[in-house]
Amino acid sequence: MISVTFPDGASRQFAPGISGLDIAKSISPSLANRSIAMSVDGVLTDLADPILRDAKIEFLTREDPRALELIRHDCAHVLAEAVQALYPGTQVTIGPVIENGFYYDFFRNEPFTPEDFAGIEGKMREIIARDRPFTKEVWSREEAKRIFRDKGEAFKVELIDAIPPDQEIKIYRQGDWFDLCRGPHMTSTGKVGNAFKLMKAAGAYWRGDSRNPMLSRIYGTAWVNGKDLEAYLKQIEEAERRDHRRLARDMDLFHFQEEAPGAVFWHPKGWTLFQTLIGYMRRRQTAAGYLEVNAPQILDRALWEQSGHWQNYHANMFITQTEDDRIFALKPMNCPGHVQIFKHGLKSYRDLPAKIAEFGAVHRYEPSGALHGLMRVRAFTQDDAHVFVTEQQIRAESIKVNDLILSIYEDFGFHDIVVKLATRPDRRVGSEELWDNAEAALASILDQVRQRAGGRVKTAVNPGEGTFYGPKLEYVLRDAIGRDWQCGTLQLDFNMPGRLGAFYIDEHSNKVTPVMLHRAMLGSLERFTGILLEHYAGNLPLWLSPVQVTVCTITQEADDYAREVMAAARAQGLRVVGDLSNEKINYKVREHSLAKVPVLFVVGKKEAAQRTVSIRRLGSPEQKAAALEEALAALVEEVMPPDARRAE
RNA sequence: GCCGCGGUAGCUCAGCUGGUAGAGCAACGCAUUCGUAAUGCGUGGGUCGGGGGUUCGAGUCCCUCUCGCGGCACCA
Repeated sequence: MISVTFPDGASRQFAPGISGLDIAKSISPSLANRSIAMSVDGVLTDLADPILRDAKIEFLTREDPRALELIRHDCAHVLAEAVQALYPGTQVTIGPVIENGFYYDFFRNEPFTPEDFAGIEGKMREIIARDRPFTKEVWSREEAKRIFRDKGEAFKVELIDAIPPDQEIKIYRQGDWFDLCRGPHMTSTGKVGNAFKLMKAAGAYWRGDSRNPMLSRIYGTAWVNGKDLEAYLKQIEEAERRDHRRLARDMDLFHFQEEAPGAVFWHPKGWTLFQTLIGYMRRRQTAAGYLEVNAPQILDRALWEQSGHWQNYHANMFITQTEDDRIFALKPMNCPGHVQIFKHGLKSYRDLPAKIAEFGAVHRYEPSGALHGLMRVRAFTQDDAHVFVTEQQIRAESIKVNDLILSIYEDFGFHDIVVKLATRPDRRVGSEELWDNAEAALASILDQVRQRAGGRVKTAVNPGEGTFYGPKLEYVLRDAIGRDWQCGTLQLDFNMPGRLGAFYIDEHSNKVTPVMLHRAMLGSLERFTGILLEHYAGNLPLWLSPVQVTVCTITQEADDYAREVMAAARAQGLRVVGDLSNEKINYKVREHSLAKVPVLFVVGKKEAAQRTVSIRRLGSPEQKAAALEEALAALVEEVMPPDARRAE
């Protein structure tokens, strides 16, 4: 007999090999009915699986949070069956669960389009209504390959070959249709329910490799009930409302046009925001001991060959050729330039750490399909810096960089941070020993980062994602609607200084190659601007708002006073504009609210007479009257950037 | 770069199976001087993304380039 323990701590004896379903039945028929799968010692399995030894068992109903994954997975299988029923000759490949849903990749000469969705969804509903049980079979490797080969499923045969020899080949049937799958599944197709929707069609490479054939992917979403589905669709709409490209139009911040793909045309308001960001970052890093520089935009090919960028990234660089046939490249990175500045003049160990910073404009010829608003551009500005250190200084300086980055994120309203250690990639320069040392050093720094943050910051490892010259820490922040953005980076580089001939003189008069820390805090300032806009849904904090106050008149009789108010506000350093147009106040309030102006001063005859303003804040219909001087004083206090506020 | 979809007035979009362009908002003009999310009337505005082809005739069909959108791949 085996002993089965239930969540309430009770345990009972059963014959070995009894199925979960039979155990559920022995407890109560309704439990057996409602259960769609079970957890055995914390692992989700089919309800029909036999229990062979002592175990902790928990039955899952459809409403269990853990069931959502099964609903989505089963829904993917239903999708695949529906597609093969409607489009014979289509091959199936894989169909995993992803965040908020699932997808299934098919191989078909003619890819699927959203127009196919209605038909497919209809067929899916039929399959779900049929409510056929999911049943598992274990096949021999040879038999499985033969059957899938006979069905013309070449991709499945490849998948079977990739399954490690010690693992079983599991097949799940749902009626006449079956698929290779590691499971688990719910008890029947009917459990999928009707809260699903096919979302989009897209191409995707077989096994994620661009050398492989392109498959046709269908994305779907599935939920426990219609209410959750509706909520999810609402959430997508909300994300669309926050789209920085849309906000840019509403707020008149920037635009793109065909002649400069992937490069921003900043409008006055957008540029104000951008410069406000730079101003803040400049103050923060100057206070932290960085020295700002500016290195050339265009540098000779030879330098890029020396740095290794030419070999590794030639295809992604903008190259120019001049009349005399010299070949130059627009800088894709700032580090070689900064190394030149470091090398200029003999450096002593007393000069280290040397912190060289630049708001460096870089150009990268990104693949056309990668471009995406401000989030992925070909010309951007990095808040870049290179800290030249001795080996002994690596740790302390890295921690300083870390603390600065985290403090800055806090100021921008990001509190949910993950720091990841990205280790050596396949394509790299430098010896294994250098990499061993560099990774070990960063791993230990990561450890300290976690300890210092006291649970406020999570850490993780990102294998193989380091740069070609060194491992890095990646700073990932989570925005207001739960999306993750990798912004900051701290790269430990034992290679580049040596390659570019940088050295310092140590205390024994020896030439020593320094170690270089590459660091960016916000990363691409263009991209960070986009992230900020979406994080705040355009409602930027006052200190960042390009227009902080708009003065709106009610009648022309208030024009003179409005001009006076504007002048007074401007004199106090506020970013103010006026709307003296011949429009009703309703119209003006609407216009400037849509343009996300945080503060409206409304002035009419009454205000002019009393020297007051009527204040309306973005997002609230409330009106507050205040004396002009008081209103301005309060705003001046409020628009102060976080660092200035701390310094007070 | 790859797969799919798209580009019509400043913006959002309509234009069926080919018969030489339309709405709302915006802009401009006039009237209105108004109290917190769209005042009324009027006027102007488009080589339908570029090029080529089919056709008596192309915004509409075909090819191609380009840009954008959704994914994939890439992201020093």
